[in-house]
Amino acid sequence: MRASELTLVRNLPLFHEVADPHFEYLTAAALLQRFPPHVVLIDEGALPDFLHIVVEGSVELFAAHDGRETTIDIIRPVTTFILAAVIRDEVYLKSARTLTEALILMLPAEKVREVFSKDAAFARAVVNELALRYRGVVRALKNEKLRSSAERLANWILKSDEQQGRAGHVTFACDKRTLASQLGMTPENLSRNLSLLSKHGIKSGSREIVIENRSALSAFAQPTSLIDG
Amino acid sequence: MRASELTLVRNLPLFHEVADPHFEYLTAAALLQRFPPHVVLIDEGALPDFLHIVVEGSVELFAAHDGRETTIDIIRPVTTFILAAVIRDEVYLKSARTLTEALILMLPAEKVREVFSKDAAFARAVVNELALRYRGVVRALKNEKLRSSAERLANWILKSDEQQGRAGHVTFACDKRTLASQLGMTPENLSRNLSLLSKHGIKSGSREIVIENRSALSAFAQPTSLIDG
DNA sequence: AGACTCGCTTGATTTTTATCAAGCGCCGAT
DNA sequence: ATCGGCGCTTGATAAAAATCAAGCGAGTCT
Repeated sequence: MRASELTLVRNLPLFHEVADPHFEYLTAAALLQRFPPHVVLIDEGALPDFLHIVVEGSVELFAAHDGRETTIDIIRPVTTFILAAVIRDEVYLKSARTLTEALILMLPAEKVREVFSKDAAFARAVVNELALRYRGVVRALKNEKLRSSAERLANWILKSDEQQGRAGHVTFACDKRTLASQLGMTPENLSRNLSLLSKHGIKSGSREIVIENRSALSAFAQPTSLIDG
Repeated sequence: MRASELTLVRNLPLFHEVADPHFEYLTAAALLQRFPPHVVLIDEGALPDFLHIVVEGSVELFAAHDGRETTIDIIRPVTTFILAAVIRDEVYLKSARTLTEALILMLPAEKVREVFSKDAAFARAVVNELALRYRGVVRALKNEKLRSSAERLANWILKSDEQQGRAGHVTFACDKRTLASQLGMTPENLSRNLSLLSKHGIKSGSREIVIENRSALSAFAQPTSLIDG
């Protein structure tokens, strides 16, 4: 593994305070692997062998049941995913697959649990990470149950614009099919919702969205830190 | 506070391994309070002052936004709730109110965080608790997004029957309005779904449900440990 | 260049769920 | 026992979202 990637991981809040020997112990047995797009990394129902960390690319967390499928989250660098199953040594509740080509660091689950029980600083960092993720899922649940699909889209546009520097034009990082799934709607309804939102301050092109009237969009979206973070 | 309640709390996985002086420190400043039904204990958006523990009665976690409201979970004794906000010292994302009369133990949030940073055993117990809760919310999200309202009800019946000893008859712990909210449907649809399920092995009375054909109900419900735990 | 592919859009229809509006029945109070 | 009240049920309607079915259009391949 290259030093640059190790540094990236070392700088994650999760590993920043871990004692040097413990960090070396974890990474000595780590695997750094490059995957093509659309490869399944984790199958729900399986027991965790590794703690996964996205170093490059993006990963979709999803779940399937009885023929239906739903996207739960999209993970971008540099982030761990599905920590809870690793810590509790219980089956994964979600599956994971690459969306793009991706570079994934995998730390042996057993060693993560070992360091967790020896290294108090790591244990505290795990708590913070888990608490953060917990809050993320609660937000997702509220977003789903308290908003219509058009409102979810409107808030996604506002949030993406923030992340892209409030420039007033949002570019799609993935195809619309994936975006629709992420927002909990069909591609058809994403299309309809985009044209609906043209009545609320946006203009949507094929590759980007332009925010022409932020306050109108905001009035429709009703963003709140209690859902949108 | 009475010794019997202290013992109950002490026996929670969260507090079982905490060093004696730390446990005493936490509980010395604790408040044990009895609340009438339908009292709001926590307002989403507020900063946490206490870690709450339900000792008796039941508490509903819910969230509201833009005139809509949704039940997120029902908490029964003996359990802590909304630990993540306390640990991170960030605003609550959910509100809480008593459903029945309830006895609530409240530990000062500041002291919880203090013991958390001093007591490694407590930190590890917090991780386990948070990981468990995290998985609970993921299950709730999957239940919501991968199932119809009738399927949620069918699985609720099966699960309640398990918890009541597989006797084949489930009694309602709360009124149907509350149950409907918990299952993410209107009271009208709960009623319709109950009559729908009479085609799938149940007989529903006003105070209880009888499972007449468990395998038929199960075939309709498609229960799975990846959602139902 | 022309035709093809594939992703996106648009329209029509169905399913699911919520909302509105009566009606029914159990239970307590008088 | 009878009268009200209230929670539950039932029916009719409406809204939201999924599904089915074409059509369009920006790229690519030959």
